[in-house]
Amino acid sequence: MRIYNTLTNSKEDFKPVEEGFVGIYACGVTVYDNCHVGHARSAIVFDVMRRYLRYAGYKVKYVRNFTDIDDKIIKRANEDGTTWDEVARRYTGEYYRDMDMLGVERADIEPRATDHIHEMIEIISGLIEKGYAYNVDGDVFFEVDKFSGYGKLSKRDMKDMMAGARVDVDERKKNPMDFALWKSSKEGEPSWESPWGPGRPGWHIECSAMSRKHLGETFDIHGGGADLIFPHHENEIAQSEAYTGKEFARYWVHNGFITIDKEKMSKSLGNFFTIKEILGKFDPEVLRVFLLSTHYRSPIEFSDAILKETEAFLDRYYSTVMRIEDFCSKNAGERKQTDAGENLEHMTGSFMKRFEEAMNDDFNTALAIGHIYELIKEINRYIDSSPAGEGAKKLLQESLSMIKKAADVLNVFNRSPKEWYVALMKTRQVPLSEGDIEDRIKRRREARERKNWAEADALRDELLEMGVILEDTPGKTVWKVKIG
RNA sequence: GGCGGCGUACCCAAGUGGCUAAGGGAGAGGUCUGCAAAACCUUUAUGCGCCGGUUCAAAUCCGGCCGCCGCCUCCA
Repeated sequence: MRIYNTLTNSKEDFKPVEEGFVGIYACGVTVYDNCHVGHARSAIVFDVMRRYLRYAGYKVKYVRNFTDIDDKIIKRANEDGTTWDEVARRYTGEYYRDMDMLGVERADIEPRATDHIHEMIEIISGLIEKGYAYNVDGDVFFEVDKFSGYGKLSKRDMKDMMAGARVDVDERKKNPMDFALWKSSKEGEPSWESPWGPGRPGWHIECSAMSRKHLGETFDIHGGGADLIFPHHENEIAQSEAYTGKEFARYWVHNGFITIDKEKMSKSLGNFFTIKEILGKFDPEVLRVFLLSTHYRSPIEFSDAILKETEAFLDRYYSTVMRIEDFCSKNAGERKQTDAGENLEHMTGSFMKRFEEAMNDDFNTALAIGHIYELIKEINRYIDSSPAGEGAKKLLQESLSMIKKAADVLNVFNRSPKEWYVALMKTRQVPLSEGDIEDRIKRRREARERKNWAEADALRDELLEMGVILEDTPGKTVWKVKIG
């Protein structure tokens, strides 16, 4: 398995610290507002990595934190006339609601910063003792000049950064790049007792403390969005390695951004869509598949058009499943094999190998999904060639089970066609029940038996008007929700 | 200004030294169908931003140029 490491800017063979075990720490969210689709991407990317590592036979311990104390949370609480912990609680709940919809599994450990104040104080004290940090009037700063590796992750030189450093540099810092480990609290702000007086932790220290506690001083994979490389992850490395004297994380993994008109989606630019907004218009599975259709390190341009395309793909998948089910439910006739069967057999037999090759190469979900498309096409080709008999059924079921096995790792395609269409009726706000549709299909069938094509077509058009498509197959008429 | 990344067909997108450059969407034509829809078939890059170079061999490596983006401040 090869994983791209931001530390070396290259793909490396993956070798965990401990044989057969992988420790992953991914930076989660600051719970001060609803998540946007950029947060969804990060969560889904690491969710899939963790699932695939597990599939590959590793025992995985996945840690993802919540930052539940920070300036933005305090600001939000003041705006809403509530307390910081109420804000954190509310948006942690919203986070779970969104992520559950998107099929993001809970992490094994989901630590909160405020539950680890003691561990943070321990590290900060140690850093002061070792001469890596200094206290000025109750604020404690990390002294970057003391840590020789500073800049190794983000590949920047101290001199270059000096040139870029700006905006209200705290005069008390020895170097403008020094960052806060502990911030003294002003009157009325939330605070915790510490050797340096009441205050709260700086942003970066929580990840050093929580990863150390739950994964040890050296662990395998540390990740997050690419915007965390500097300063957040750079600072984590400095703190942790200065404190322990050991290598912090082995592989640094960063996902790319979501863009709107080529620009990074972000709160400050205001060009973002919340997960909830998108889920009002599309099925959650559409968003998940869309985000996995591009390699995790590349930027993804976000648009309605591309989501519709993804929706059409999912529809194709569920339509194919419906065809397979239909075929298997009635086709027990004379054994008949076709040439297409050989192709399908071959493709099915090699499918998992190709899936694994794709995923082993830095989690190439885009390629993996491409392989799924190909197999779907081959399945349809086979059904079109009119095979028959138990052997044909078995082959189709085997092909479908391969797709499902791969899809399980991505956690997509896990519903029945019917569930998909019922869900789609809801998101598309089709003003009909299943019963209404079945009723019309029955009336249409009667009209067709009388060869009253005008009436049959009128019924079909009426349904189409409301967003439902009818498809006549040799045996029966099936319905789908119109896509596009 | 410093550092990093990207540029593959009408659109999305995989591919980072070697068989005919995956796959999907859209378009065109066809098979099937009462008509449709779906599915399938055919078709759409002698070509991978541009110019040089290395190599028996490059979209893939090196250099230069052009364009776009990101980080350097909170940010997934």
